[in-house]
Parts: sequence; C-alpha cells; structure tokens
Amino acid sequence: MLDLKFIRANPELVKEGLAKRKEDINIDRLIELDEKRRSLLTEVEQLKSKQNSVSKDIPKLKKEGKDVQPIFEEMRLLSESVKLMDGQLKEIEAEIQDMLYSIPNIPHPSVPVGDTDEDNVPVRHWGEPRKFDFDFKAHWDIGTDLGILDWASAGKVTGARFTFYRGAGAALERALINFFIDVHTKEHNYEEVFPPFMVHRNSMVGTGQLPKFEEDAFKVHNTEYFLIPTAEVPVTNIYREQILEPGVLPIKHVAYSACFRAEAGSAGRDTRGLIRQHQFNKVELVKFVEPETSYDELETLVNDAERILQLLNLPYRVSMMCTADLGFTAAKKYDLEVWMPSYNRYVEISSCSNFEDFQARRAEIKYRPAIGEKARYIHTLNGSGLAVGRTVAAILENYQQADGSVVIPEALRPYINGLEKIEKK
RNA sequence: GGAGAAGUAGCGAAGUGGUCGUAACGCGCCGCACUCGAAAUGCGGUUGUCCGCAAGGGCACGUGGGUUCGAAUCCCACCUUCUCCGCCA
Repeated sequence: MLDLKFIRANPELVKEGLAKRKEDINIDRLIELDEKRRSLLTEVEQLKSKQNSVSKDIPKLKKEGKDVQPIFEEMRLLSESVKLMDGQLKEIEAEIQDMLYSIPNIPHPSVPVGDTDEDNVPVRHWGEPRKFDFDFKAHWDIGTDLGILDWASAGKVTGARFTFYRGAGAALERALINFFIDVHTKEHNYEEVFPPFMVHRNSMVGTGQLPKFEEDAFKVHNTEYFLIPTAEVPVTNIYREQILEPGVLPIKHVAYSACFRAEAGSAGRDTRGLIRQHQFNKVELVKFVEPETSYDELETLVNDAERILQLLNLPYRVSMMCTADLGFTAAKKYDLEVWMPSYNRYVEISSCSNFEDFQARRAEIKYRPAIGEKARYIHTLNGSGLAVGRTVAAILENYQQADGSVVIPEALRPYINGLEKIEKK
C-alpha cells in the first residue's frame, strides 16, 4: 500500500510508476476522494468538539440545578448530524481504502521497464549447463522410472498438480529442507521459524495477497482461514501492528512451510512435473530492516539464496525482473533461475524482493530508530531459499546418469544418510 | 464441543454512566540532582494515530454494532487468552 500523503504530494510520480506497470488506476479520482474526506472530516470534528465541550458542562449545570432539557434537545440534533456525517465519511474512507489496496508498488528506478519476461535482465551466471552425451530425460520421467515420484497415486487420491514422493524421493525432499535451513541458520544467521500453514484474512491483506488475488488462494471450507501460498505471509505478520524497539533490526527469519496455490489462470502450463503444483514445499527467507539499508539487504538476500545453488553445484543465473514480472507488492525483484535441461532454459527457483514499506504500511509494522524518536515504517524483504520441489527437479535432471540413476550432490549426503546415488530398485 | 473468568499505556493494575484517558498507583525505561562511581533516594519525563501551515481539534479501554445529551462503564455479536469438563495426535 502506498502512502496517501505521498500520492497527494506526488501524483505524477505515482502515475508514471503505474504506467510502467501498465496499470490503469484513476489517481485523480483518489485525490478527489481524499479532498472530500478531509473537508468532511474537519466539519464533523468541529461538531464533535462542540459535543464534547457541552457534555463536559452538563454535570456542572445539573449540580447548579439548571434545566438541562433544552440542551439535551439541541444535542440530540447535533448527535444525529454527527452520525450522518460519520456514515458518509465511512463510505468515502472505504472507497479510498479499496483503491489503495488495489494500487501496486511503485517500481524502483533501477527496475527495467518491460512487457514480458523477455525484458528481464540477466545480471550474472554461475556454473555451466551440462553437456549430455546420452539422451537425457525430464525429471518427471526420471522420478517415475526410479519409483520416487508417483503421479498416478496423487491423481487418484487428490487430483492433478499433486504428487507423492516415495522412498529416496521423499527422503531427498526432506533432506533438502533440513539442508536449506541449516545453511541459513548457521552460515547466514537467520532465526528459524515454523509457522502455521493457515492464516486469517487480515494476514493475507497485510502481505498483499488479498483483497486483489483471492482467486489464487485456497480458502478452507467452514472457516475464514486461507492456506498460505508462502511462509512469507505468516512470518511477516508476526510483527503486524507492532512498533519494534531500537536496536532489534535487522530481523532475519528462515521458515520452512508447505505452500498452497490455486494456480488460477495457469491451466495447461507446466502440467507435468514438479514445477507448478498446488502444494509444494519452500524454505523462505524474510527480513525486516531499516529503510536506509533495504537495497543492500536485498543484495545479501540474493547471495544467501545463491549460496544454496552453489553448494549443490547447480548452474543458475540471476535476473532482474522487469516491470511486467515484478509482482504486485515488490519495488524490485531478482529471480534465481536454475538450469533445467528438459526445458533447455533457466527456470525460476527463487524470487527475492524488496517491498520497501509497501507491506509494512498494510501490516502496520514500524520501528523506533532511537529512544524518544518517532516510529517509522520498516522495509520488508523476502526470498525463497529455495523452492524445494523445483530443487528436486533440478537435481534429478542435472545429476542424472546414462543408466537412469541420479547422483546425490555431495553437500546433501550428510542429510540423507550418506546416500550417494538413487538407483532403480 | 460444553461451562466459567478475563481483555485498559512496554508490563502489572485502578476506574462499573458525566466534571482525571495528556489513564490513579506500582514496575520498567529516559533525563536531572545527590555520589569518586554505582546502588538507594528525590524531582521531571515516558501511547499511538488522524485533520491542520499553525493555533487547535478528532479518534482509540480486544474488535464491530447498539442504547444515551453523554459509554472503559449498560446491551448484542464476534475475536483472543486462562481455568475446568469432554474429545483427540
């Protein structure tokens, strides 16, 4: 959410930002509503002030034995017009709030303007895509052939876009989760959190999934709860409606969670394999930082996520997302994209974003720079560190052997009982 | 799921229809004094937010409604926490 005062003071800047995103939102209408609101507010507050001062005098007058009935009559009328105006005010404020909730973040000046993912800008590459001297397979075939990914059972038990991991596959998934968390807690100093996988509506609004993207989320029947699309939601909302004390920033959390996404509008895309599931595992990094440091923190966040791919020796590249791929809440976003032989391209495995104060303003997260100073909004950032299912896919494809087996990356072996290779039984 | 109790400043807590919510009192925190320094003591300060250039004003006692000239206080609904019972991994 943008600051209404900022919009009021910089309407052209906001319009430019929206134009870069091809968003058509009537900012003039918003400013007009804001003006209406403020004049109505001034008016009703004057009436309330009168109400208060008269109310204060009534006990005195009563004590003096004066007749207060005429004053009651007058005040009743006053009270009625206050109620009426409060009602109008509430309507205007609701409309303003709706608009503010639907305005995306303004892209950072360094973000390239673009129309499609083709306009994203590769920043750096790491590792070389492997040259195969045999007919390599896609991960869904590798997984099926090794008996470690069971699509058929998941289809029967639940439906499309779900899978069973079996045997060494299940162990691999579990090992990756532990490996990721260990690297981030031990090497990068993140505090581990294990969050609830369901949250209520306010939390989803706080991080920006709602109200605009309700069709992307799974809502739990008979409750007001939503299945989380990412651990970002519960973890960021830990600090909702809070003023953080001086000295506690930066706060860094790493959280494993299952993630649930309806994938509305993605029918027919990536239907095979682990790339686009309704449920997947992810280890998420979330940072709460002072505004002055947030862009430096974004760079280290990306580095923290990259470290995992380097340890696993998976070739990847880092891309800066253009305005078309930025997402609603981000001011700037880097994707880590891992080389996926079956796609013959790099595939997103982590998104790292700086939201600046966009989420903090929605979720009311502030900090006090020093004792006695005024509270300010913090900046929030998060990034995948990494998506687990996609990592399994990348390992299966990049580490496959001519005989159909898959070598386990060395760094991972301590987490999977020293297993060196997954072979067909 | 059933019964009961409770939600007021960073924490504890007073206030049960008005003239103390810039919210008693206590703790904590900040400053000053005393001290070589510290402790103790004393004095002062210490919520957030909105409108406004300012002066000033509005709002907030878990949340949302209602009653009333006036609500922390009365009524209704909901949320959360605690205790007991039931059930359960």
